[in-house]
Amino acid sequence: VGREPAAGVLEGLDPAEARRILDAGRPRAVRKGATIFREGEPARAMHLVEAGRIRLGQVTAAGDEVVVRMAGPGELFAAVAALDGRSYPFTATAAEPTRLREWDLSVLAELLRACPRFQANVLGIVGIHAREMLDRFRELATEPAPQRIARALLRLLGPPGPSGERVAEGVTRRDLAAMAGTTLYTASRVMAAWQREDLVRPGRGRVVVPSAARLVELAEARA
Amino acid sequence: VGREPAAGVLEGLDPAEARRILDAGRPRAVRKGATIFREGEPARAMHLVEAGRIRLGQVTAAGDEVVVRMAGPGELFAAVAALDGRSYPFTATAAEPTRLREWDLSVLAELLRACPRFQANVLGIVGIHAREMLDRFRELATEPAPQRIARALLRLLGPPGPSGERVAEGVTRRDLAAMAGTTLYTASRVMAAWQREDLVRPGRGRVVVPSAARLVELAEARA
DNA sequence: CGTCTCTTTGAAACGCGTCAATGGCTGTGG
DNA sequence: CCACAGCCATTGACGCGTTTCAAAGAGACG
Repeated sequence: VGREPAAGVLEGLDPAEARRILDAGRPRAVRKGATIFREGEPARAMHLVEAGRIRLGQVTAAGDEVVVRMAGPGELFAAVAALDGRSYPFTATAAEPTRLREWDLSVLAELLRACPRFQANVLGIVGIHAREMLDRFRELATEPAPQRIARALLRLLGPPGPSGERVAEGVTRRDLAAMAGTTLYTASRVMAAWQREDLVRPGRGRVVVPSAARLVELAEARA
Repeated sequence: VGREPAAGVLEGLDPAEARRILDAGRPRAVRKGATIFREGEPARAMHLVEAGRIRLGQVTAAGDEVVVRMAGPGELFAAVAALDGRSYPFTATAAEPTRLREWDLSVLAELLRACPRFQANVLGIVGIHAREMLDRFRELATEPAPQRIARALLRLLGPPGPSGERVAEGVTRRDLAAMAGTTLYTASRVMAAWQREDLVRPGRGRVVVPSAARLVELAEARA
């Protein structure tokens, strides 16, 4: 199953209409660590990341954290909550300084109705996210921890730099663990082992991957 | 998070319109074990269970099975695939003789456009399913196997009978394991242990639960 | 320069998966 | 009608992957 480059919400719209839709949304800037909304709150809006990174997570009654997804530039979040008007299913916090654009429920409903292509785009993105959750569910149920950590890391990597290396910036061992459904300790050990094999160059709050290809092999091994 | 009684797709529609929508769908009967569609196939339709039970599952490259959801009477499946027109994200097979109603993509698009309430209902159901996957993801990442098996069992139980007992019919240990993300063996052992505590009365392909309350306690314990 | 977060590493315990073998129930066909 | 095949279930033994607990080091930030 190939990963698609998160098709933009404005894909295929003519520039004027795209402009109109963007302008209907409210811009918002948040500091690192700021909370956009909390799990259980009634949905107010659909949110788009313009720059920065948002961490979508749940906290269990026992205090364990689970990261549902990290949303980067161009990515939508809480689209389902906005579409069905119920409550937010996770808590959103800024992993770094972030610019957002937010469409309030009533405004959104109007835009979706007026612009079929926009509606199709939003539904397409909802579909991508639903499929991704299904994949991660299966991975969590069937794959060992190191493999899941490889997948989590791949999902967090930025674009390749000049030397072909890719970096996951602002990602702690705790973050990796919370995405992979394991513990901080296991994540640390796995990174240490990979470092010895020269698969990664881990640092404090960052991971440098010289060649993602070997990581992909690891993630997709069907041992 | 309370579980809602899977709001029907036709909820809130006046009878005439409900009739019209139903008639636009194609009825279909399948034998036990029959495959409705396979993971990866291009989506053809949105499907509704009228009677019977459909098993929505994925199979890993290594051959392990994961059950994404069991869809019972009144429940919709593959709604997301039908909305975004891409491929089915799981394989659907009949767990028992089943009657379905299916709306082809083009027909569905027309109905959704013509009837806002119907569209809202479908989106609401998509939302419920998305939230449920999120919940199960968190449970899988943080809870021990017996607790997940308790949750799986609760999700599979039928309505309470005259004596207040509830039964999961046509559910094997393998099914329970595939829903809980564990193995057939662990499921068997857990059932045996619960039987000793008189929590369940397991049988071949069925599980009788005298009092679901104690199971709920087990499922929600935050120890 | 102290505090806080992030990280590493060891040692021990344990849950659960894995393997193997056995027995029972069901439906089918000779 | 009985025997066989096939699926479902049970149970023990074993081992390994991971979590858990504890302690200490290192980089970042005010």
